[in-house]
Amino acid sequence: MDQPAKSTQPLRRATSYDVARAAGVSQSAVSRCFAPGGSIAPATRKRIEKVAAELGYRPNALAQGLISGRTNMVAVLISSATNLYYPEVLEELTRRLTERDTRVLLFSLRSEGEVDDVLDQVWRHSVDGVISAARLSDAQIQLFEDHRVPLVLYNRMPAKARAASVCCDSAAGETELVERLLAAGHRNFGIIAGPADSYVGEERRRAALDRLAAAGFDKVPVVRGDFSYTGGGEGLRQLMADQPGLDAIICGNDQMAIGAIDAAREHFKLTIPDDLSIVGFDGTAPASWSSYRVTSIRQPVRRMTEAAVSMLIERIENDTVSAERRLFAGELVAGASARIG
Amino acid sequence: MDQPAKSTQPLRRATSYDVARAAGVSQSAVSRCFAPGGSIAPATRKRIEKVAAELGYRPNALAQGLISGRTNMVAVLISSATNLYYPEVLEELTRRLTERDTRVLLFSLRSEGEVDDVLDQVWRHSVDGVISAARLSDAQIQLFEDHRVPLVLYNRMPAKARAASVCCDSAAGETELVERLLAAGHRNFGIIAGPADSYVGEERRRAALDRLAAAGFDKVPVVRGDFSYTGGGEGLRQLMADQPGLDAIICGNDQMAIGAIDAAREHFKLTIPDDLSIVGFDGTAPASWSSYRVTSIRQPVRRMTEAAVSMLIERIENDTVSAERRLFAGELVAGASARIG
DNA sequence: CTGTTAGCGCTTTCAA
DNA sequence: TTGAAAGCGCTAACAG
Repeated sequence: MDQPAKSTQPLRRATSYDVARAAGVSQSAVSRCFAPGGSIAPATRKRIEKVAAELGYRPNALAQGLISGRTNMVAVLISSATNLYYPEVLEELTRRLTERDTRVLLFSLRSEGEVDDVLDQVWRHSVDGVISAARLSDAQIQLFEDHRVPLVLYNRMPAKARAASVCCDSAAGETELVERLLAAGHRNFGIIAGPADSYVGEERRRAALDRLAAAGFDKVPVVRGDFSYTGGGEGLRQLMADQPGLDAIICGNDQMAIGAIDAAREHFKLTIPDDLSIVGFDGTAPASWSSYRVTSIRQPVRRMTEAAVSMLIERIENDTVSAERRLFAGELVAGASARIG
Repeated sequence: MDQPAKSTQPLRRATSYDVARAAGVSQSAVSRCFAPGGSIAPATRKRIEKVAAELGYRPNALAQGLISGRTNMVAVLISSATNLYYPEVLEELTRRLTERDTRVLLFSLRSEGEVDDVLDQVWRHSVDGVISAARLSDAQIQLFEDHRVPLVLYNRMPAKARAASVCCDSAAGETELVERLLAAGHRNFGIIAGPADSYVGEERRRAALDRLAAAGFDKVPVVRGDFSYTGGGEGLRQLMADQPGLDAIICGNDQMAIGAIDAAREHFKLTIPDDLSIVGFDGTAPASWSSYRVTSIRQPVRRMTEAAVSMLIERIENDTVSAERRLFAGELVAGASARIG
């Protein structure tokens, strides 16, 4: 009563008991009223809903989760790097999950060392499932089975462990890029690969080298970058210093391709693609900007995120679904940063 | 290799009761052992910790939250647009919150209409606080007071309601840009503003127009874009069609500035900044790429996110802290997309 | 269809 | 320092 009559501000959130009392029914009736398939008489429901609205009642998600074992929360694990390159992925994932009445608990990892701490939090919060775009060790993947928490890997593959995953086919995409470069007559290749601890980075590097080796090129210089713009520029300078006369640069992602293009133009006064062809991977938005028009492979982000979410939901609803890998083909974006055949 | 009886895999997570039983103590002793300042004898603690480790026990966050009223979860609200432009902000926020032992419940809003649904979820999950980089109405902000949930607005300002907020000083930054353009002798300005429903967009537009009016320019053409690359290009084409002879374009953000630069070069064959000066705002990474080198105002993202997080934590720990607004000055990035004085 | 009754796993008095 | 006991707000049998 010492409240300056700001209206009946409840000091405490209304509970199902408050609603029950005010509606003259039992607490479990209120519970059923808000439950998906609760059997309740239309008249009773109406009365309860009216009172609930007046009291601003909402079921407490913590209590629901505690008793039912379902929290309607999913953890999304993203490594900082991924986060910066694919904001779109995170956006899509949260949107699709939200559509399915699921909340996102976000974990952004800076280093591999943080994974164990993050998993600790994941278990504690009893999430219904996890989508991981961060690298997990086999032992860590095993923990998910132990804890019986469904897991879907995004653009990651377990080394040995079995786990559901959705990936863009890096190998096929990279192979196609190399073939198109070969068809256009390129003969002096250089590779700016991603960091060694990146799954897709290694996949792409390996695929490029394999296809080049098959074409008789087995001394292709490789440098590594960190998937960043500056990494691409530095990579290019390193390659050009070691091996002048390169005519095609294969980059681990678009960001590095863009850095390489800028360095080629600015530092070496080259014309792209006449003097030098540069290709990337991912099909991110900046890659299509007219200053770059990067020749690349576009990941089907929409379909991939949709697949990841539905695979996860499926596993949450039916915990006996077997491990499955869904591989999506990327789409060649011709662009204008490379001569391709 | 099927696991040869990988040991007693608990069918159920270990609870504090399990630990208590195995350690020969009471359940409340276990609770105290894991509580920050729980009074417990060193020997007892040791024994409990040993057993807990063996059983893989971890306190259940739901139960903790339900009884203690603290969930150690904070909701972060981001509108899709913001999300795409500032992945860095989200990364910084989650990192800093994680450092303070707080989890992030992420909500990505596509439209204003979704806000009420999102807030509903926020209340249900009993988060300790909210950081919002999405626009909230006064009525919505009022709900936070009613629910007694601390709120910090990020680059947003309430119309009338009182609320804590951290912002980059758009007006000051934009004013500085305009002054530098004036000093360099520009006389024919055009503005590509952000969408009308963006707080920072309107702030910047208004500041630019005010400063230009003060300098005697009161017929400055304004078009609107959606903060996107294509929006910038379209905006430029529109402006040039209506008013040929412009010599300076003021864009609502870097992304549109980049789009405008590309359109100016590609479509109008202009040399930037000799034929036309273009300025942006934000200081995002792509703006510094050598193809663009956008003249802009860099937001001090690190300091702003740090401020947002500490303001929120402070309000969570002490619910009587008054509303405070922290305004950060942006830093001019000279770039090379505009002649400035 | 409705109410009664047990808990979910934990924190928090309160005595001992 | 320790344990007993009382809930936090809800779901889920089970009777009626």
